[in-house]
Amino acid sequence: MESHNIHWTTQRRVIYNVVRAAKDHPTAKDIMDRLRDEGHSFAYGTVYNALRYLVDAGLLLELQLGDGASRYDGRTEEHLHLKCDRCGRIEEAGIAVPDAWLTAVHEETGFAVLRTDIVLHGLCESCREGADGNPREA
Amino acid sequence: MESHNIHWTTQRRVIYNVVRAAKDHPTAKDIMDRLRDEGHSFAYGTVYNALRYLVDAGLLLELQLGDGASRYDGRTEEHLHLKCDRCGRIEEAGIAVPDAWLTAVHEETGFAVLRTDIVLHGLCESCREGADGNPREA
DNA sequence: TTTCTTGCAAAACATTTGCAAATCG
DNA sequence: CGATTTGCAAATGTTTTGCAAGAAA
Repeated sequence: MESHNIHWTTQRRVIYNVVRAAKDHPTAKDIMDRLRDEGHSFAYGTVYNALRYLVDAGLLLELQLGDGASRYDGRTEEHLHLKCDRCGRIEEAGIAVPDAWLTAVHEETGFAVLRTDIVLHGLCESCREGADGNPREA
Repeated sequence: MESHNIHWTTQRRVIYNVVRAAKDHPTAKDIMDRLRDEGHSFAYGTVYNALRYLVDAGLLLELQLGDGASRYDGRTEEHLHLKCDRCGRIEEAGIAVPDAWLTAVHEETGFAVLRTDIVLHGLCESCREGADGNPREA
């Protein structure tokens, strides 16, 4: 963690708290809406600016889950995202990536892995139960 | 593979070939440029339309590597992307994801994994050799 | 005071859409 | 022929930028 050396401003603190409090993975627009609900009215530019700053500082994660906008995640400990191709819902899983596998990658490619960004696609439990027909075409 | 049932048009075929021939991971704009170099002039809308069709058909992969635009990949067999945080280069690695790990995910979450989308971030071999100072801030 | 950040509006991109004309099966 | 796709241009949605005014160290 590099929580020292962070240049906090009111805006950054509030935005950080909103993302940390979120149970989903809000987009910049979602964050704007939640800020407004809390009585804040920051400029769009400020929100993007703050999000970028917080991501660069390692306090937030930026996710690209395939739907237009970037999404932000307040959980910075290593975790996976499971995206259901049928209902679109994102689950999180705290299952560690096997070290042996990362070591193999390093040995075969010379690439030093510092961070993983993993999205597993498929069917969540409830969609699998209700599934009829070919899930891949959903 | 579902190469049957594909509705081929001239545009789709040419666009598919351009992406398959690419050694990098071109964006829609890169693809437009290469089409122009080959003497074609398809509309932007057509290129996006064709790319979406080919991705949905399972013939191309769409990647979101964190820089604004989607990138397209003609290699559809399961593989990893290694992104160097210093020079930005993307490498591919054909190292399989351990089945045991995917099974563990399934058992712990009930999620049925159909496809993986994995980007490992870190330092490529050449950047690591030339690295001085703290690579994370690069 | 000196530097970095915010607010605002405009600009820059990436992508989608609507509709008439062309193409495919 | 009937269904689908293309081309074009305009619309949409996201993110960045420039610059004057304001806040932080």
